[in-house]
This record gives sequence, structure tokens and C-alpha cells, in this order.
Amino acid sequence: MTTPYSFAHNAYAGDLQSTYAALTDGEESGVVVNVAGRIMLMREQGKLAFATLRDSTGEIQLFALSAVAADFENFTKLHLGDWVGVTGQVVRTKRGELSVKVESFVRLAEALNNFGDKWAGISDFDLRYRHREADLVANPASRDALAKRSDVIRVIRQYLWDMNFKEVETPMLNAIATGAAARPFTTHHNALDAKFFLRIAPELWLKRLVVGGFERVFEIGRVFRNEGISPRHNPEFTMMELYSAYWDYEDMMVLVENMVEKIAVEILGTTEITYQGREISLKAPWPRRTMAELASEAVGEEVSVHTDREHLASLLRERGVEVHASWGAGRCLSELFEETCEANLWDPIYVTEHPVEISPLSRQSRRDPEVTERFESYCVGRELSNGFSELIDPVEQRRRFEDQARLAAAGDDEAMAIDEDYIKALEWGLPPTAGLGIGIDRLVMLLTDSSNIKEVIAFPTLKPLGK
RNA sequence: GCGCCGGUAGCUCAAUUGGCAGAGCAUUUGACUCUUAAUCAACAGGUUCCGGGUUCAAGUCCCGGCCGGCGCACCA
Repeated sequence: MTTPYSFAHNAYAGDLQSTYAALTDGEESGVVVNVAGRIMLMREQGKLAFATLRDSTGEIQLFALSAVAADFENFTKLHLGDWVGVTGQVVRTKRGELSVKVESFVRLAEALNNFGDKWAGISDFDLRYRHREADLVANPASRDALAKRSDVIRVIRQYLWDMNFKEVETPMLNAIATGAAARPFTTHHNALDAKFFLRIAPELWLKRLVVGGFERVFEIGRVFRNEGISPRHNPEFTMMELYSAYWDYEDMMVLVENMVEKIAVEILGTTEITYQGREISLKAPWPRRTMAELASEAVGEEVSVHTDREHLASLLRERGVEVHASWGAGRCLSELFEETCEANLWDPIYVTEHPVEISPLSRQSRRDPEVTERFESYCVGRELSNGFSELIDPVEQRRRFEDQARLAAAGDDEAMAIDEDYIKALEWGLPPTAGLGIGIDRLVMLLTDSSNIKEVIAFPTLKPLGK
């Protein structure tokens, strides 16, 4: 059976539903339209047939009468899932369903596979993720999550464009993987006969653009981290990073809470949301607490980056954490915070003043040189964003990289690699700048009440099927 | 990577203690001029994820493997 190469489509289901909302039962509009989409349901009744047509805007009923529709016999032989183009008058049936009264139709494509049970859809995770196209047809929640993801990114872009941020793109293929603490994927360039790493963060490139005079930049793009897959981790995920010259971390915290509030209001119409059955308010401003304060409250005694390292280590061991020899007081404090506090941070909160030891790209605090002007926002027990006043001093940056190199030498395969080109860039002068990173996938999970990151990624990473 | 759980018709799911592998939907055929997951009747549909083993007998028990979910580890 040959199928057409195009269809003179001129109407959408959603538009028809609103335009003809006032059409009364049994009334005919006199308007003929061409609609197209997928047949989702079919109800035959002798010389009548009703079908439910779905397009990208919604659904509308097709009403076929053998006396009116050309080729009525074949209309009733359409399969669920077939794509059709239909020409007919907009009417409302006697029983009140807005319909296109079929005058002629053409099958645009045949569905050889079905889309699961018409009531239960497709629920098998393996099938849903390996054949997401079928999942999207079968499951409204899947369509909704990916549509909201698109909306989130649109709102972020508009928000930042309105603030004169420029959207830029930086390399994904890098000679060294840096800008974050993570193991990279490796690949090879044949013509250059060179080893490359897929980026783990765009951070350093973006700051080099600030050095070059782009005072406000952002990038939304994929980053790759060679780590385990879990309900909250996909090996490739989408990071939004932005940098603004002349800002410090407090300015950046204001941006984050306002932007997230704006996203929630634009997309959900409210800042009051439910995640996995628990209420959360995303309303700005969010509380700000230092890591040392939160850790102190949790352990019931005053601890900070100035606490004796061995004492912090013993507090960790009491809690069953294995303490590595390379960890200083800063790393110990951070681990203590993660062990005792992180999972309990349900409503949005900023955790600030991370130790220098675990923040190799952050600028030291004006208050205390052992901690940095860094923040992480937490929500539903997870990190939502990470930002800081950027370290702009090339000499100090080199010292920090050298500390990282020592960690790497001690066996930490996630320690940051030294980037000479970045140090050279800082020597040309990075103005006071604040930076931010937000994991888009996790933000979308929050806004779509998704418990698994795969739900908000069109084609999540799956293990290839063995033979 | 480790632990727990799961995989039965195209889809959603049953199958008692180890005892003939089933239903609904989809598909096919037939009936039906206002249906709404239409209804009714009939036909057909199986490597019970794969490979071994125990047993008179395995979807069910044992071993190994594959894929997935959840937890841990790693991390954002």
C-alpha cells in the first residue's frame, strides 16, 4: 500500500476543542478541516465508526458514517497507532463529543507494532527506556516529563537572555578533563593520533571567555562522567553553567533562588510543589547556613575546618565512614556534613563556606582563608546547584592545582588535573566573577515529581543488550 | 562493582504444595446507525529471558548467565 508524501494539514485537535467549545450537541459547524495524527481508539458500530485521533496538541474524535465517508470499509480497518490524515466537517455528536465528520481519509503510516494495552499502556521499564518512542505514545506522564524539560530550558534561556547573558558553546573533546572532580570518558582522535577526554564540566572554558571580555556567559550542554548509573545518575547529563563578572557568591545565590522560583511559577504556576509525596516550597529567598554550622548541629558539638583533623576523623569513624589518609580537616568536615546533614535537607537551603581543600576553583572567604565563598543549594536531600566566587589569582590557582596533583599521586583518580592553559588565562586577568552550575536533569526531576532520572531523559544510557 | 527483587502471548497481568500454561486488551473473522477503555460472538496467538541441573513431572526448586527496578558504593 502506497502512502502519501505529504498531507495538507490545517487544523489541530487542541485548537478545535477550544474554538468549537460552544458547538451544541448534534450541531454542525459547516467548517471543513484537515486534521492528522495517530488513531488511539476505534469504536465501530455497524454503519458508524468512531475513532480517537491524537496529535501534538490533544485529541479529537473522528466520526465516520458509511453514507458520508468515502472508503468507509477501510476506515474501520485502520489499526490503533496508525497515522491518518482526515478531511471533514467539525461537528458535535448527539452524545456531545466534538468530532471531525469524516468525508475522506488517508493512511499516512501504518503501525505494525502496537502501543501496549490501551488502558494500562506500557509499564515494563526495559521496554519503556529502550523504545521510548512507544513509551511516549502509551504513557502521558512520559510525554509530560519531556515536555516540561523543554519548558524548563526555554524559561532558563529567556531568564538569562533578559539579563544580557550570552549563550556560548565550549569544547566537549578536551586534552585534559577538568573543572570538576570526576572520572572522564576517553576517546581517540585518529588524524591527530591524540587521546581526548569527553568533558566533565565546561567551567574553565567559560571563565576564559570572561577573561576575553564576555562579562556574562552561560552554556547549557551535555557533560560526561564515567561513573555508576543510578536513579539519580546518568553517565551523560545536562549541565547549565553561568558566569557573571563583578558578582560574588551572594549575588549568585540571589540569582539561583529567583530563577528557580521563576521556573516553577512559569511551568507549574506555583512555588508550592509535591515531591514523592512530600511538600516543598521553592519560594525565594532560601535560608543560608554554613557547612560548619550544619555539621556542628548534627554532631552536637562545635566543629569547623579549624577543628583538629584527628578529632573530625574520629567523629567520622564513629559513624562508620572510612577516613582516607589523604583527607585533611576540610575534607573530613565535608564528609561529616554529607554523612549527617545532606539527606535531611528537604526544603531548599544554601550550604555555604566549603573548605578550601575541597574547592580548588573557589575564592577564599574574606572572613576566613580556610573556607571559600562557595555555596551549594540542596533540595529533597540532594544537591541542586553549586556556585562560588571564582578564584581569580593565577598564583593561588597553581597552588590549588598542585594540591590536587598530590591527591592524584596519592591515588585519588577524581582529583582535578592541572590546566596550564587555564592558569595562563588567569594571568591575563579574570575580573571578580561568580559562577554557577545546575544539573538540569535533577531540576526537571524535582519539577515533574520524577524519582528516576531516566524519566526526564529522552534516551537514557542503558546497558547494550548482549548477544 | 556488591546486595535484594523482578522477567509468563504483541501489551497488562494470573497460574495453590512441583502436577494439562490462562484472562483482559491488541490482531483476525462476524453482528451492530451516536460510541467514549463501546458492546456481543468466534478464531488465532507461548523457546514461561537464556543455558545447565534435580525430579516420574519444573513457569515454580538448584547453579551459571543476560536485562531491568531498588538499595549500597561512586557521584551531580
